[in-house]
Amino acid sequence: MQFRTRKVATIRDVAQLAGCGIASASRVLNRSGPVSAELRDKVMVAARDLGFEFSDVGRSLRSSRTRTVGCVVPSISNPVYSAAVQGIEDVSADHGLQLLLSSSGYDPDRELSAVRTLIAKRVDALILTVNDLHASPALDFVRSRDIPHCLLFNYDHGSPNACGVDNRAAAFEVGRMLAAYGHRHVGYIALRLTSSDRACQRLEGLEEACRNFGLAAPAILEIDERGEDLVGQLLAFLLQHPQTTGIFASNDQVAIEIMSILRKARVRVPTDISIVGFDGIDFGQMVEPTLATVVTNPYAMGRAAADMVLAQKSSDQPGCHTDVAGFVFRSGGSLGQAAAKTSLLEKLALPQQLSPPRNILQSTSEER
Amino acid sequence: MQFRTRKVATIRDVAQLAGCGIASASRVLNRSGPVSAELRDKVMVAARDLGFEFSDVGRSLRSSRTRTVGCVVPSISNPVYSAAVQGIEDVSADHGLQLLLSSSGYDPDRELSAVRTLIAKRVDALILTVNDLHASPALDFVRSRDIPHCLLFNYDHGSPNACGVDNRAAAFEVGRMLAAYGHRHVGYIALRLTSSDRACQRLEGLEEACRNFGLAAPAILEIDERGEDLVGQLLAFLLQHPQTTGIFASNDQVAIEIMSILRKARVRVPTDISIVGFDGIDFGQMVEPTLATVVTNPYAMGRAAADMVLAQKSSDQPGCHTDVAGFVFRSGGSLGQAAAKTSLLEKLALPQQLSPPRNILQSTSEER
DNA sequence: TCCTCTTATGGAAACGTTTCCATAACACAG
DNA sequence: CTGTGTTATGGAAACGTTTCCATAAGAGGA
Repeated sequence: MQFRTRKVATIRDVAQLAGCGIASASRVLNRSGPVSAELRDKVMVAARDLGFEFSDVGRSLRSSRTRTVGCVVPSISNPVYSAAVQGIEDVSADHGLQLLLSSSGYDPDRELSAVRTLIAKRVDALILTVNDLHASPALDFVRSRDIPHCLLFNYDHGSPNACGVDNRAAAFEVGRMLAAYGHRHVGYIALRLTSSDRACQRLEGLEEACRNFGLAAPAILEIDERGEDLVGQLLAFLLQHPQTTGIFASNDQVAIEIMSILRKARVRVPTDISIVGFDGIDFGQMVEPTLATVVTNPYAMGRAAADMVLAQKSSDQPGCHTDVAGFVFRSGGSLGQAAAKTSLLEKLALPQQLSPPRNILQSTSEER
Repeated sequence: MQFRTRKVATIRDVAQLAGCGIASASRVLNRSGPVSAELRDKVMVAARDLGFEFSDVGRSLRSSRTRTVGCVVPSISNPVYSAAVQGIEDVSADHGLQLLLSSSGYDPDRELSAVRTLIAKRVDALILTVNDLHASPALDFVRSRDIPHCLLFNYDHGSPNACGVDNRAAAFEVGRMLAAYGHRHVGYIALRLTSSDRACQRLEGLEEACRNFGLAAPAILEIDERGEDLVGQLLAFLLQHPQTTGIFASNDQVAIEIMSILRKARVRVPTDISIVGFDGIDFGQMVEPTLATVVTNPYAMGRAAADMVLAQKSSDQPGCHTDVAGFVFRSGGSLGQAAAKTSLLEKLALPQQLSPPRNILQSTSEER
């Protein structure tokens, strides 16, 4: 047995079997236009017997609409993006649209090629998260054609067609809270700091808060995407900046992993050091201590982005709107008063025997 | 300004601008067949000037291949499925295929309608996770047409074209380990026990282990998809089955949430009660105590499923193969010796003041 | 009886490709 | 000079729809 040995039935086959013209068959199957009762029956029977199913590719060619929305995100397995994709899919499905999904792996080249492919597939709308809003060939390409589109997670003041949180404002809030708890020396630990505009904006917000509230400029640790030897990097960083009493992690996964490492190193959170995350994933509420973080709602952002492109599509007008998503700072057990005199140094100076941890950041990369 | 005010250029436009026939333009742009150097240049210039991009819908119509693979999963935001989707996408992208993704929300009707739509879109292959392998209209529909396809996560002995772990065997192993640690009365806590074949199979495996190793039949708690009042349900369950010393949760998220609730109820894990999860998500390693669980590799399973359908596609033969994915039981701090005499009862009988927890299981459902 | 109006039906064009085939130009061997 | 290739090119069909238009049949009014 081979595939496609029996060609799939077309409307022409149905018409032939029913002994009528194609136009009539189409009218019956689409319930458009008048048909006699007997012809209707014959066509229905023929369609059933042949297992006829319309070909959307024929329809799309004719109608020049594919009923498809394209989406490019850096990673599907990252829970923040997958929640957003779920939001996009839910809204799309409600409107009878299918989701054509690509992941770019945080690579601008793959971003561009994904966008080209999606445009070649003639998606009706496009939602994308680019690495850097201000330097994205993919985004330029999209903008050069008049397709309903919307950025997701990429937000910048005054930038149109976007849907995301104000990372600077949110990170500023984090800095403000750290300051309120008496922290004077804070650190910022980020993944992909150089390439991701989100990680950058969060740093900028934190830095501004530090200036505003009289904190020292934050010490910065950019960790490896592969997550290799995060333990070593983290301990070295802390030894190098022993006055640090608070750490802002660029997202909750990093924050939780840091807490896990610190626990094994017998560093107490928040007594010895405070941790604040970003995103507000549910696991943050289930660890001990609970994670202080900025709570965002990626699912809602995905929905909003989908709503936005659908509005553009139906109004035939390129949206110039930016939907800035809300956020809430959620306090938690991981944020406490700054230690008057940090005892980190002594603790860390002791010889540690840490088992090499299985790193959450490897989860995607190690397997591909 | 309106969309589509300037129609997108077709190869006919390119040919016209270059002053040649369509066939020649096609030859140039596809590097197929012979063309003179000068004509090549003219065509290339015309294509660039017009911003020409091939339409895959025209191509698909002509070639009757869409270079697209369809995928239906219960939920995109569930980390297990999103990891698998990432695997599928990675493999597909390597082969120049795009991913058309739908989520069914664990609803057999939506499963079916998603599959119909994907088939109407003429996907070249189909990968799907159905709610119940043995009662799935969607699966029947797929099987009635000769399309390369593969089940993902749905596994049953002797069932063809599938890719998943042997849930019964894995759950049996969990039961074996619980028995080895001296547990005699265990509980099974599951989400969607009645509808999901995975949750059922895991129960069956556990039950068989209980029979085999002389344990009492497991007490069962099916928790609500909405996760409402999990605290109350859990505590009532434990009060009702006070001899229970070990709990097998149908997945790690449930397990971790249970651990979090127990911690707040001052029940010690594993001293008072042991917990075992399923899936092996990374967060299990970051909580305290670490979660004992069955480690699976959904990313690899996604890749395997994609490989399987691609093999069918290229060999033009419907695969009759089942790729049973491996699993590893990973011990962890949450699994310990059964308490000789459980002190659960006294603890739970005390009036508890638990803050109503934010439930991880709500994460998807509350927002849609 | 003839004309008009409605209802039912089918032919054919168009959507954007690819590819088969025919043609034209030209070189070269006989 | 004719016949035989080779190379470059374009016309046109086909893929599966939808829809415009024409036609045919019948009903009803003059």
